[in-house]
Formats: sequence, C-alpha cells, structure tokens
Amino acid sequence: MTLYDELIARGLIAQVTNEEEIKKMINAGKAKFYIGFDCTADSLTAGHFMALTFMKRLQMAGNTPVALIGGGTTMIGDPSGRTDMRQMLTKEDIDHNAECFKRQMEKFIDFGEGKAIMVNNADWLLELNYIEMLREVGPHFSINNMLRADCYKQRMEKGLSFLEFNYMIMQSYDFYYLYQHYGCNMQFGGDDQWSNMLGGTELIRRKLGKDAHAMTITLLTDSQGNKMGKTAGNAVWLDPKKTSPYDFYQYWRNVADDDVLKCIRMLTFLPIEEIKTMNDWEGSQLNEAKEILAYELTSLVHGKEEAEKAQATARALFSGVGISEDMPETILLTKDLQDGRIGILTLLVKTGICTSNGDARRLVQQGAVAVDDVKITDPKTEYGSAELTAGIVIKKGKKVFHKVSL
RNA sequence: GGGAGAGUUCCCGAGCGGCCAAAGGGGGCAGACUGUAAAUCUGUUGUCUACGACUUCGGUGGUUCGAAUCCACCCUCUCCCA
Repeated sequence: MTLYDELIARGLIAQVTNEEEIKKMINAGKAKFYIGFDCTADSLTAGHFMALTFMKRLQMAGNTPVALIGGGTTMIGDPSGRTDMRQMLTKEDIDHNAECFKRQMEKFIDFGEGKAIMVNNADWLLELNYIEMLREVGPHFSINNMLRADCYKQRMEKGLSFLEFNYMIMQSYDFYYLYQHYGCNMQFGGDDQWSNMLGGTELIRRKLGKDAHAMTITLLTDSQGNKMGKTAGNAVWLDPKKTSPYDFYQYWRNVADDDVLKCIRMLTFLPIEEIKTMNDWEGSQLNEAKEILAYELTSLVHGKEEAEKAQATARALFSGVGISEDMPETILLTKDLQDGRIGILTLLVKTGICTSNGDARRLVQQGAVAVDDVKITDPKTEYGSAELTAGIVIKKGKKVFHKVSL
C-alpha cells in the first residue's frame, strides 16, 4: 500500500489542490512540506498531535517535513473557526511558547541532519516593512475573494478586525517565503486552514509562476461534530505537567463508541490491516479498543513506561482494588491540620478535587464521595493525623481518585 | 463624523425599581442504568465560619428606604449613513 493510499484509508485527507501531483511526490518520498503551528499556549495539544503524527508518517516515507513555528503569525491571531477575536499575546509570551513547542516537537519528529527542519516565521515576518510588503504582495490579493473565504464569512456578522483580516496574507507569505528559501512546495494543515493555504499557492503562482500544493487534514471531530481533544473547554495538553499521563490516558479511554475506531485510524501507527480486524467489534470488545487507543497514544506522547503505568493504574482503580502507586497524590503538611484534624471538605478542596467548599459540600451530600471505599455523607467528617499518616484514598464519583498522606 | 441598538452568572439568552443569586437552554458535576461508552431519567451548578450572611448583571459616579433594572459620563461591540 502506498503512503497516499494509507492516508486515504486512515481518513486523514480532507482536501487537496492537485491529487496526482501530491500523490506522486509523497509516495516517492520527494516532498518537502510544511505545517504551521501558532504558539497560542505554552504546550501543544491533542489537536496538534494529529498534525505531528501526519508529519511523522510522511517523514517515515522519506519526505522532509518543515515544522513552522508561528512566532510571527501568532502576533496577528488566526480568525479561522473563531467567533471572536483572540486575546492578544505579548511578544515575550509568544517567544516562550515557541520555545515550549520546539522542545515538544523535538521529542516526536527527528530533526536530524537533512531529516526535517524547524523554522520560526518571526524570523522573516517581524521585520517586514509595511509599504514594501503591501507593494510586494498586496496587488495579488483580491479583497472580494478573501471575503468569500469561509473562515472570514463566519466572522462577517460578529465583526472582523483588520488585524485578523491580514492573517491570511501572512500565512500566504510564509508559504511564498518557504518556497523560495527552502524549496518547500507543499503545505499541509487542518481543514480549517484551507482558504489560508490556497492564498499561499495562489501567491506563489502569481509571483513566481510556479505551482505549489496544499492538502488539508481532516479535523478530528467526535460523533456530535465537536472538535476532539478538549474536556469541558480545556485542551488536552501534551505537556505532562499540564495534563498528566494518567489523565491523558483517561481522555482517550473514555471516548465514545462511535469515535474509537476513527481515532485509532487517524492517530495511531497501528497497521491498517490490524485496525480493519477491529471494524466489527461491538460492546465489551469495543471497550477493549478504547484501551488500545489510550495505550497507544499515551505511549506515543509520554513513552511506553508512562503508558504502562497509566494503564496499570486505570485497571487497578476501575477493577475496584482502589489502591495504586501512580494515582494523583497530595501530601499534607502538619500546618494544614487544625488541632491535628482536617475536615473532608477542606481535604477535597486542598487536593483540587473540588473547586470550592460549597462544591465539596454538595458532592458529599449527594453521596459522590468515598474515602477508602467508604461512602461519606456527613460534611463534618474529619480525619486525624494517624489515619492520614497511613494514607487515605479519596474517590469522587467513579472516575476521580486521589491519594492523601501526611 | 452622524444616527440606531447591544454589553447579564462557564456559554447562549430572559429579566427592565422590591417577590432576583437572577427564568429557560447548552455545557459541567453527581445519582440511577451500563461497558470507565452513548442515549435516557433525576439532582445540582456565585462564595462563605451555610435554615443565615456576603459579593455579582461592561466601568465610574448619582437618584431612591431599595437598582441588573432609572439618570450622567466613560469603555467595548454590532447595524445604517459618510
């Protein structure tokens, strides 16, 4: 099976500019392509992860990835797929985020000699001269066309600032720049980037009379149509400090039935043939597929060891054993106690399980809290230093476990 | 620059002097059911030293016994005209 066919089989390809040309190049391992990552936070997310795996798939087939860090474009903020303007980040924040991105990517993509390149568009975008820039690329953009672009259309009602309007031009300029300086003739990206990417191929054609190609990756959405990789509006981060390997594992362990196979296909490196055998899995067997998905992804992002730990912990906790080495833990200090005792509510807040005292009280009253497998219903329940020194396990609902010791 | 409108709790969106910690929906959390799934049903969803108290309705000041609701100014956004 060729690389292109595999990408199709995995459902990764959404739109392409010139299928024949792209197919030929990537199958032959001749493509030099770029994917841009805007550094709006200090860690990559599960959303970026798919783009990274995509990069890796192509790299493994001999193609050369150019990872573009958007130190410059982040100064503008991409309006695509947003209903309001992004908060403006300071230059310092962006630089810091770019550093973090860089470190995370290096763990995943091989940037060895000639294998892949990493660039930051701050290096060329930041020093552009406004008038020069306008004269150089301005004539090649039609406002009429830009306004028709999907990503702006959605914003025509809510309002779109001139700042954001320029994003497409900056991204197009990136492609143009990379084409000239790095011989990069393909751009890949999320499907929401389609119009921005076309801006680039168009610019290259008009300025240089050359053909460049673009291909978008299917957005990973759940069966309800929501973007995946988010819990309650919060991203699932790749940084273990922001999303622990255990939580990362649990996120994938808990995906909906309808989404498991899609995730396995699109995100893991398991051979297609193996995935095909899972196609008719149902019920409890499908539940196993979730375990496979969670294990594979955690292993890719955090390493085999962490993945095994997360899996062992999850199995132990959910099979009712209740105690495990690798669950989140809080160590109390003697000064956290009052007269050598501490109330359950304070404990819930201190461990971060609950956001406030009221929240804790409510959960206790609703019977959602158990300590060492004994349900607690009295908000006034207290624990003394003897019990705490031995260590207790607090359980909220069915899925949240937390160890507390003194 | 002129005119018209809008800013409400995580989000959308009611409320237009006291009965408002603020309807309804979404989302979240929990309970039942399950397969650590989905769907469904139920409860809950500002904070606290919790049958009470305190802080919230873009900002600041004012009117009033009493303001999310009225007035003034300011900020932000949308629409129409230029």
